[in-house]
Amino acid sequence: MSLSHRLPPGAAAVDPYYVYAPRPDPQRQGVLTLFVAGLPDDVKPREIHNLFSHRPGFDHCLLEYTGRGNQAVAFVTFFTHESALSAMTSLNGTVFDPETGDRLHIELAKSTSRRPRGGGDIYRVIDKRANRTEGNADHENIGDEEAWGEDEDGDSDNNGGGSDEPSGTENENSSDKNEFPAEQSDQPGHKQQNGQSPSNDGRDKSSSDIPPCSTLFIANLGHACTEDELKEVLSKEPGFHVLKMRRRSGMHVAFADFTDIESSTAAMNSLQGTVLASSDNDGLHIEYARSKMRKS
DNA sequence: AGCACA
Repeated sequence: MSLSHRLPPGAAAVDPYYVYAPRPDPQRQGVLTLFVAGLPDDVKPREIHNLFSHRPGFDHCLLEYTGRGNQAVAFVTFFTHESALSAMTSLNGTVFDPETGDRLHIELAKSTSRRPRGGGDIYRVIDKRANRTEGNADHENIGDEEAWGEDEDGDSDNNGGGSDEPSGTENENSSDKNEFPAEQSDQPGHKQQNGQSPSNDGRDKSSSDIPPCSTLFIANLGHACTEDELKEVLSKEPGFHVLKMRRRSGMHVAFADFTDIESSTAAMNSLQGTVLASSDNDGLHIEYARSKMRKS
């Protein structure tokens, strides 16, 4: 059907990593926009449009070249929450560029994108790159951060201001293809440790080239991971003090502070790779933080 | 791979 589903020989046809838990994130219910990461830096707006526009319930999309990490993200908006979820579950994990094998990471966005005013431009683009080598830089400043309505307040009247919202096309088949996975164990006791004994007090260079630090950087958290869930696991580690979670380019990361480098090192060694109940991917990825957490 | 808080 779609060329985006064609996988190179030898690649797994179905990637279980991207089967999302059926339990919906209550904070994101009603959001009509998908957040799409894992795009190559030379992605074109047309490619995003081609991939999503024939999905049932598609409304509009926005491509942003972030100034960071040479990567692009997209915000794709649907007419209904259900059609957004349906597109997410069927396209998540798609190999976008067979040459690199990189897969799309799709999740619900923080909030619904604002509908483009006027509806003139088909392809909305924000380009924050310093060196714009691409030819489509002519779309540049079309509203900066406002373009997808990210409010720190998380107010519910984000899109309430748009009185010109056309609602005529709203009920084109939104739930004709509910292909959600049936069940998945999400009991809180489901986490699995990797069996390291805490007697490993010595410094370890398992954290690449970042110098040891009493604060740990924790990544690869599932989209549904909560601060409480992570805190419960960390609390069992000697010397644990404070946890702070943040969201960066759509992914959760966390910082955990310990009394000293010895305890942070031991905690990193024992928790590395831990699979939480909320994981939608491999286990935790833990490194020393680049700087120590500020003393409260 | 993604590293904030002041």
